[in-house]
Amino acid sequence: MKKTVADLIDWEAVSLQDDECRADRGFKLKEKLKSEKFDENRETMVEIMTGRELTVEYIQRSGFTKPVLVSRKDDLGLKIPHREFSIDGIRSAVGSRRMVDVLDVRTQKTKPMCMKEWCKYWDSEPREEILNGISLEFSKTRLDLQVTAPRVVRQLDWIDKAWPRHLKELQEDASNSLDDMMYPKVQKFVIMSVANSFMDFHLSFGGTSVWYYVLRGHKVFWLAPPTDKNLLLYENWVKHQDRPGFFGDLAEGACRLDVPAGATMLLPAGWIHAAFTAKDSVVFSGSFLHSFAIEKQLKTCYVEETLGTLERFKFPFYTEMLWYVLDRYVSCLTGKSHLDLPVEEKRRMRLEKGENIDPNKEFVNPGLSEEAPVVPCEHVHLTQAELKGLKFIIMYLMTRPLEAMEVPVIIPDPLSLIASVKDLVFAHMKDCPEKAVTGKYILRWTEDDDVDEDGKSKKIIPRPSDYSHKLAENPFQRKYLKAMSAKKKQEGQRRGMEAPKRRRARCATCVGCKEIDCKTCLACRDMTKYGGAGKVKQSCVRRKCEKPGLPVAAACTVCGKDGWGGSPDHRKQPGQAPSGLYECLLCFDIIHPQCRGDGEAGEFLSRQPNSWGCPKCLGGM
DNA sequence: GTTAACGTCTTA
DNA sequence: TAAGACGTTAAC
Repeated sequence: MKKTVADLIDWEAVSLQDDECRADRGFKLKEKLKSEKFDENRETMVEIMTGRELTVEYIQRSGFTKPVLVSRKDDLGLKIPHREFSIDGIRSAVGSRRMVDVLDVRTQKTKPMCMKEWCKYWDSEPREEILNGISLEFSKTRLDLQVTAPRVVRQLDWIDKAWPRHLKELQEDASNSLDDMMYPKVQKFVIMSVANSFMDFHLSFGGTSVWYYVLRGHKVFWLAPPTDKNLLLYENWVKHQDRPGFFGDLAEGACRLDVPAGATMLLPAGWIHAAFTAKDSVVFSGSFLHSFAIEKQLKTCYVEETLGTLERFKFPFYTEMLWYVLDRYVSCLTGKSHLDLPVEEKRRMRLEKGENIDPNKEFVNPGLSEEAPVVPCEHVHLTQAELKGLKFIIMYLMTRPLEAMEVPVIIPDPLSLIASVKDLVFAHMKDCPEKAVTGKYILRWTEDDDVDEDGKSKKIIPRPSDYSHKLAENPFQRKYLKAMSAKKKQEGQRRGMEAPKRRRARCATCVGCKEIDCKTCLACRDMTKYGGAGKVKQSCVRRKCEKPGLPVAAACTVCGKDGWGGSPDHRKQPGQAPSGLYECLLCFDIIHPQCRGDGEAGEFLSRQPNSWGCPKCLGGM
């Protein structure tokens, strides 16, 4: 007996939505969910694969032009929190004040909402409107370490393979404010969608490829390939929203794809897609740019340009990224980098004009000594996609007005970089496509570029010089310099992770907790029950708790169970046995020490109960 | 729902 | 740098 999505979908609710949106949409969702037309192309359009098969080699050979569905997460190299991970768990990890972009399903317009409001909406019954939490990027929050992209994504992602590592390292801010962003912060999203959410056809910004892992719920996608014809049709469809219709009916080769819980979909660059949520869903996803889809990536950018897409909906620092990619290709294939410190800083450091300092290398290997050179001794073959892509990048950059070139401040001589890329393209003109399939990505920092340790690079920040003076007119460059000097000031302390650590609660057993109010101290006198104004909001000086513990409802971020191995939401009588949960005082992760049983021992702190330095944070100390 | 008060940000 | 203000969380 085959179980289908049809069993999951609340058809009545869909019909209701169809009635409500009749005028705005010009199509019936119910019909599009059932239409067999979208089943026809699926087999030729979508690759069904296992995690093991999804390798760099596969990408090099195929170019990753078709969506990939992996139904089990085995061998994908994904790291994901436990299944019961709740919306409230997400809220507590990113902070209640964190903003989420929310899509109103009826109007297809987004509005910002804080996590507190969002949780309230999620738990409301019945839900007044259908909202879709589509955009919460959580890098640098407490959720960060619990999620990694599929291995192959981490092996290809330009953000990790081309963006200067020292800049990414400077990122502290967990919000997605462009003012504080030091790298394109788009790698880790959580998408929270209530049942019957629908997101109409759209392109992923910058033509990024996207991975989606469905933790809970069930998603239905409609996918249209990025042929020139479809992109043009899409442009026109967006421009004429007054004459609506289902884009899937206009596009050539559109198909529908179910992505059930536990499955992962990888969507290639430029695919125009829409999504329906069959039941309340939590999805982890991430956007990435890579070298085998440069053409589609840039074509998507042209579409964005034509449509006048707002800056905040675009891939951040897209053009800067292209410069870095060019430098990485030259650097990885010839050993010569065009990155250098800004002229002003070199002067301050009293360095000779000819001396080249790549701040990116300095970061990993201070003192100007060479990082093990990655220059290959034999001729390395490029894939046709890469070769064509490099040419596309040059064209893209050179055809743009001077003020929109966005050359990074650490590339002082962009024209010489362009010349090097042209040489490189020339030298690889006759490369053999078969020999280019090596399973090894050309962009790498070291010979054995380790991708399995997420974000665990050597943390050496280059000597921060004082950049206080006027400098670069370009906002990106100003920001870079500002952050460099800011980093110097804050030296060491200050939490990287934005989310507040879990607030502690009275133990109810210590001498302080058993004491009664003195009624004479400042805090007591201010209490409303003793006739005060109630502004101090502190406990009586005699009642200070000696051993404040984790709240009884705290849960392990690994297994989801509470301090006694039970379900965290269940009422329990406090305080017979001590909680088995420990909060790391460095990363504020709360776990059962045995849940991270990877051999290494943490350091328990007797001073405060349920506290330790976890092995992850203390590793190598 | 109410009450207590934690912890952080603001102010002098 | 300490005192004050107060939003928010935990417990009931």
